[in-house]
Amino acid sequence: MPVTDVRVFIADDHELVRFALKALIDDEPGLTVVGEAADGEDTVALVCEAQPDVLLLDMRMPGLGGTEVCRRVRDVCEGVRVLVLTSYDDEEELFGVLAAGASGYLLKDSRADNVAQAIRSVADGQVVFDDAIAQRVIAGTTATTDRAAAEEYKDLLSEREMEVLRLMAKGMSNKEIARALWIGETTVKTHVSHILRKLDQNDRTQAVLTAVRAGLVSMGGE
Amino acid sequence: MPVTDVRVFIADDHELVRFALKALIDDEPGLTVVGEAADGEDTVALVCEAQPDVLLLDMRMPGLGGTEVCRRVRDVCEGVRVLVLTSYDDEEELFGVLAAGASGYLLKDSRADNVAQAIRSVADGQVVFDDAIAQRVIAGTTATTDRAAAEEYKDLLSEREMEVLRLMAKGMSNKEIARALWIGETTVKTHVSHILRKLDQNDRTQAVLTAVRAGLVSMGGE
DNA sequence: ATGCCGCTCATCCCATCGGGTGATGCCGAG
DNA sequence: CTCGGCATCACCCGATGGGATGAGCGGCAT
Repeated sequence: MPVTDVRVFIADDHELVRFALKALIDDEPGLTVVGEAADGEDTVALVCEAQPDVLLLDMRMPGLGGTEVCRRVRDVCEGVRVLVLTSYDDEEELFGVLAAGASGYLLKDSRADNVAQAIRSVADGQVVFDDAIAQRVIAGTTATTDRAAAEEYKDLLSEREMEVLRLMAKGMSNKEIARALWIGETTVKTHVSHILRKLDQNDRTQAVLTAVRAGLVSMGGE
Repeated sequence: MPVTDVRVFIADDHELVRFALKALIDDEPGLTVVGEAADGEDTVALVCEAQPDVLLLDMRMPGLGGTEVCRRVRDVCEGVRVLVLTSYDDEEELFGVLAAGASGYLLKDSRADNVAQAIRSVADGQVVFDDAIAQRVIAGTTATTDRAAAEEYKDLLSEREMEVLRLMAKGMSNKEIARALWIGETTVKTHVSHILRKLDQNDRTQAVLTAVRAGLVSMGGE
């Protein structure tokens, strides 16, 4: 049990949300609201003075974006841990803000006591995700791949087509693929055409992207 | 606040650790220990009867490995959430057990109240990591992406070029991008040319792939 | 053996792509 | 003020990509 209350700073552009959170948190034993802000600049400016343990941060606010606010806050006040509270989940933003140093990512439709719980965990030096979010993070670590789609496409493409697709995913041109496989460029074009039809895509860029997403091939690093 | 206590099952091969955890948890308001086991087989066998909300699982136990225990428990008892408590952190094991359905991963050198906190969070449907662990998980999510490269490229591309790049990553043609951004196709071509030069790539496919790898953009799913 | 399918290739055609050159207007740094 | 970066566009050009058609060859199945 912490000796002193956990100091919480609220950043949200909606008056109503701030009010609700304030009530919720101040009601909670061991938690105290020590400040609030309604936009990104204010948040960055005020957080340092308030010296909270946890910054409860809305992603969408006028001025700076949530990710940028997170980054700046982490830059200027080492000790502050950022718990993102957002209303919808944008995958890109999720990873962005995590990389920017956030310690948690909750959806606003979380039950109220979840929020209090999460604040405590974050203050304790842990990292908390909403369950739905966590699935994505873990899925992301395990693979960017979509197993279902992979199964679906797996039998669709012939062996040779898969070979060609793999080389396409390395960014090779038809001519290069032809040389690599010791076949004519025309043949490669035929294969590519079939791949495009089978994957229902209009050009090689789209085809490679969907193939990578489906886990058919991996992105060709050097 | 849960109406009934959170039911906790302890799985650890060290008598002393079980004793300490039991004391710690039973002391904690809202948490109750409903069973314990000292090896993997016992854990799998006993957990279902005990019907805990949270299984506190040591990774290293005689018999089954922690990952396997986690997988089996998740297979047979849907409702049980697994909180891994381990003494050393092995990266591979971490991802393995997460993929096996664990809801959290703490190091044993966590402060005592951290554990209680984490149990509550996990019971609340959240996912909790120790801070040190979380760094790795986040690094893992960015595994597809290369932070260093991202930093390197970040300032290289102008705002407009980034917009174009994002649309390229959705598989759009120059013409489509032009319409989307309300600019001429020629302009798009100019931007694309600059992007190719700056990323040192020969065609849009390669450019998109390296951009995705670098984490500059995400793969454009529907 | 007849047909289907995968792999191979050729030829023709046109849209798209990417490069190059040059031009305009804007804006901020030196 | 000038220089350079950015965003916008036009024109020309060669290379590439993708579609369509047709065709020969080798398996494999009914």
